Amino acid sequence: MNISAVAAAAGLPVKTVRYYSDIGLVPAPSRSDSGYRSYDDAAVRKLVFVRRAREFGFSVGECRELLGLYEDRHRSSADVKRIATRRLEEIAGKQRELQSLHNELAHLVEACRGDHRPDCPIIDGLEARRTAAPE
Amino acid sequence: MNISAVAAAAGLPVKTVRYYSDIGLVPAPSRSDSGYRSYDDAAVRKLVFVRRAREFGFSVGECRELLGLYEDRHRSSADVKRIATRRLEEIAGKQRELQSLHNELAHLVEACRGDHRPDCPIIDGLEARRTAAPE
DNA sequence: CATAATGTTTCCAGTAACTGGAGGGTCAAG
DNA sequence: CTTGACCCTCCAGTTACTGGAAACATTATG
Repeated sequence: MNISAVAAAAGLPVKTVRYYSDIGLVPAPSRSDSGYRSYDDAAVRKLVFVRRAREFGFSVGECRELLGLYEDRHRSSADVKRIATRRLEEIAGKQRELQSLHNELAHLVEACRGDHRPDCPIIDGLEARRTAAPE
Repeated sequence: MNISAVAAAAGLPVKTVRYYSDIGLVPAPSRSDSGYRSYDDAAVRKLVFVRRAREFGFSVGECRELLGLYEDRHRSSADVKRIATRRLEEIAGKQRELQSLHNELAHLVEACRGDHRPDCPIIDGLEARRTAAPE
């Protein structure tokens, strides 16, 4: 599987796949006789995982850790669970924030229904709900 | 309202607030006699919005556009609606992807319940569902 | 088989969006 | 009137790519 195929499969630019291999985020792929990188399906799965995690603000370092959960069979499962659980909480937080963002924008769309209003009431909406800190 | 107060209120580092003012993402704040930046509540609301949008991968340029939806009262409401609706679709997509990420990690946590298993079945899970491209 | 287009390589430079630090002015408390 | 926290500007460094040049490999076409 050449780099462009794996990039397409993972939904990443070729450059980025090469970069991830270079920095060792995914294992260095084997090389063809002529030096072409050759990836397997496992690499695709890892790259998809990384793409998603990156899209939600996990740093490359954090992605490395998360991938480590897959890789390191020697690590204690309790460790895995602890790390993954912490990340799950973060994701849940992100889901709530994303929902807020969605609501704000949806409110904007609702309120400005295509007719010509003098101003959009979204700012009031923001003010009312604030950041909605659930504490 | 000094910069550290507004930064705390918006959940952003002071440096970042200054940076956003510098690049004109939020309007340049008024200055005290001694040159201190002085922000108002509207700035806080905008910064909170930007923080959230940035956390979900909207670029600064896109944030600028989204904030423009608030600001530009002269823009036609149809325009506002068109742009916001497109963003809403993106957010919905992000929500689905975030859910996948959550499921993958949750699966990992479920499977490795703290006991000592030889390997984690998460990769199989990933293989089964693939990227679930809805097309 | 020649050649052109496309794909791949390395390397190096540039970008986006911060982030840290130096050097220095300001303000409020003691 | 000094001490410490806060603020300023400016500039350099970082993260995570991203674009481009020069050169080799593979594939499609005449």
